[in-house]
Amino acid sequence: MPTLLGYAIRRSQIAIFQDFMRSMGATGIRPAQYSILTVIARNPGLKQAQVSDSLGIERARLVLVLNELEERGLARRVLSTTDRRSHALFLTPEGERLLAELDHRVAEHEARLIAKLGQPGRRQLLELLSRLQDD
Amino acid sequence: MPTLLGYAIRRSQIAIFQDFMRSMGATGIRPAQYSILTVIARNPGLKQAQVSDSLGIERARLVLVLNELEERGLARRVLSTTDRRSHALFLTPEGERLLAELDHRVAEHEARLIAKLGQPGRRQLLELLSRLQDD
DNA sequence: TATTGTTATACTCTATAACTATA
DNA sequence: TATAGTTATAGAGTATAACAATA
Repeated sequence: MPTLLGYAIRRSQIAIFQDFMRSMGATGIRPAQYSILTVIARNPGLKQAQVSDSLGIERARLVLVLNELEERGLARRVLSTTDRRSHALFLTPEGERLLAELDHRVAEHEARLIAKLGQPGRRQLLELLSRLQDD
Repeated sequence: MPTLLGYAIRRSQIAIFQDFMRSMGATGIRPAQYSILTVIARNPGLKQAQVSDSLGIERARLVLVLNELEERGLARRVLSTTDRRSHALFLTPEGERLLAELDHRVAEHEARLIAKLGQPGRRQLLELLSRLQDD
């Protein structure tokens, strides 16, 4: 294949995804689940629509992932008192505990990637990727 | 979200994919289909297993995509004379014609990305991405 | 025995549309 | 009317397993 940027990025993403899943081990937590847990932990009480917007996940899709997270006892929906259409989202104590462990696993995963790039390479890569998303 | 490499790459890939699909316009050709057409055009007579390997597409998945490409009259399977288990793959004249148009559209797509990075930035990005796939 | 292509199944993710209950 | 969450559906991609034909 020619050196198309889209192709190179897709192949890299597959490699990173596979390392991520190995890092998560028996937890079986996928990238989308991890990002949702992280956003809720940093912004307790967030509404589903806000999580959808900030992560670029369709709100219909978010419903299903939140169902899984609730069934696993990691997050919970609380009816908002101010706007009864919406749900405020929180982690359970078990969710907080698991997220701390996931953060540790993700840090190791990220360290493996940084070992391949070097710290300057990592910064450069993030800078170049951010340019692709401009305008 | 923190500046995780996997997250940044995923977001960039989504942006690139959307520009790619806009570039393909009414042809509706997806990245996987384009990559398959390209590989066949450059290596006429290739077997399905070789296409699977070189593009990292599951052979069961390739069967379905090739069915689509054959139904659209873009590619054809020819029974191999040397190994009757396998199919030799070729583009039809219509496939060759469409691919030439797709190459033009993809070149414009790529030029838009390069405009955001600069040529040195593009080379740097490809180099950094290739490091992520090592070992 | 192993490989090529095929069929089938299950799951994840994206994209839409339509519905309900609230505002 | 518009918005928040939900349900449902269809398509794309990934991952497996099993099968027939052939090597």
